[in-house]
Amino acid sequence: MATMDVIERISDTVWELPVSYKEGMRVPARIYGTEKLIREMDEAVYDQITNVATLPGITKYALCMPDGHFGYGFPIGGVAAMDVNEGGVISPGGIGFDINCGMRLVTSNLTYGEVKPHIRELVDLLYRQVPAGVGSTGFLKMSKREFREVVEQGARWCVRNGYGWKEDLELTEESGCIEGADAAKISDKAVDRGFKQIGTLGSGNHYLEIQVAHRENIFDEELAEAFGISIPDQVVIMFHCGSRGFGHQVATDYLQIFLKVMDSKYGIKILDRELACAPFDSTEGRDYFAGMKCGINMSFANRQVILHRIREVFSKVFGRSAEDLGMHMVYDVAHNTAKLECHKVDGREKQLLVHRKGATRAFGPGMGGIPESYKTIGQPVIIGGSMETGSYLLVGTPGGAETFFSTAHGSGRTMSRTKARKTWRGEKLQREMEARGIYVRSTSWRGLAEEAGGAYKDIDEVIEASELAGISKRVVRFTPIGNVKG
DNA sequence: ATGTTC
Repeated sequence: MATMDVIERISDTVWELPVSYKEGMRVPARIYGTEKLIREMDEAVYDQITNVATLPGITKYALCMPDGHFGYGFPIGGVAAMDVNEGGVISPGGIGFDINCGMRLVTSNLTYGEVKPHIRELVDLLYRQVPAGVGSTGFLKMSKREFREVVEQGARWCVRNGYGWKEDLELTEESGCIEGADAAKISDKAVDRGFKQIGTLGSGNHYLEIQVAHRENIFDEELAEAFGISIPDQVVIMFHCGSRGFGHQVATDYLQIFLKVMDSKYGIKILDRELACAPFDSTEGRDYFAGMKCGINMSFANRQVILHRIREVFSKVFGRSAEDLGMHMVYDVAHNTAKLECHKVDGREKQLLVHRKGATRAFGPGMGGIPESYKTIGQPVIIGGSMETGSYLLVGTPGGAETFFSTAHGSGRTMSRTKARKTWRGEKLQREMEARGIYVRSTSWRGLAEEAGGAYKDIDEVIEASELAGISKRVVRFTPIGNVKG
């Protein structure tokens, strides 16, 4: 493979493609991963991440996390920080169509032994109460005008309306409401698609999972306890979803606008039209930033209402209140965003627009913007594996400075959905998983087959690469026992 | 990811 001949090994887990690799690169591209992950990575990822390295304002490196795979414009797993005072751009392809697709992790004080006899009942009821699948709608009835308030207020709106606890907000990135969301910057079409979608899971790789923290999978007892994982074989709930059709429409709207003005108005030439962008400091760029933040808030609200439903389901099945069941949030992380952050580059503080597309923010100890209770230990990082293997809770580290404090977000696909459909059958997979102790319900057999564990990279290898590279540190590995699949 | 090809 041609790229392997020119890629430079910086360390066991950091690999670099120099600016000489491709004409127009402003910075080198750095890919994180063990040698195995790097060798297995789709060649298209190298092409995409070096395209990203040509974008105006890109600072230090175009980065790809160990779970990187082919995506729209940017690879999924891509991180790019644009200097907004040096003509840096904002690009929807660097954020993803599913704006603020993310993960939420919730504890319980139940053990595996207590939950096991109820797992079918729990999953079946969750399947009913948290609608999944393409085009699904939620139980909340609101007007389009009210929905515009929701996308400006995020999870705060939910808690104020009885869908959650006050503490949930403190334990959500951006406290569940990113500042600067402006509903005047989103289209009626986006509102039409989104206003019935709060409290719904979606499809694809979105899921809601019941998991167990087995004693042997706790890597740091002190940190685990600080995050609320302290009972042997403790049961937790992890879920993954985003801004549904709403975020998709916001991204689509602005991609069209950017394609029109990018070259004609701003003279920006790009190698791939999927990298459509606009200067951050422009009318179009700022409008998208404010509209995209509505997508971020819609997603926080979505996960907040889903958490409310999960608490109701557990409460009904176990006949105790959610408070009594210890159903506290560990944290909520965003996977698909661009955020204005200050980072030190070559000894100087710079204001950067950090695009993270299929990458998790991983702030280290002492940094601003993380919950008070975690201030001295660092930000929790929630990484979902495939439904068959396992997931992780990690913590941000000082070494994250190398990646603008970003790390992996999941397993990362190795096989296309089409090929996965031909390799597995959903019905058979469900039976096999049940025999292995994972009860799964899905809205579609086809969708289930697409998400087979074998279609993904080895999550343990991805996590090991992230830890060896020093950009995050393992705390707990979780094993799935029940799953609602979108 | 997505009213899975406006």
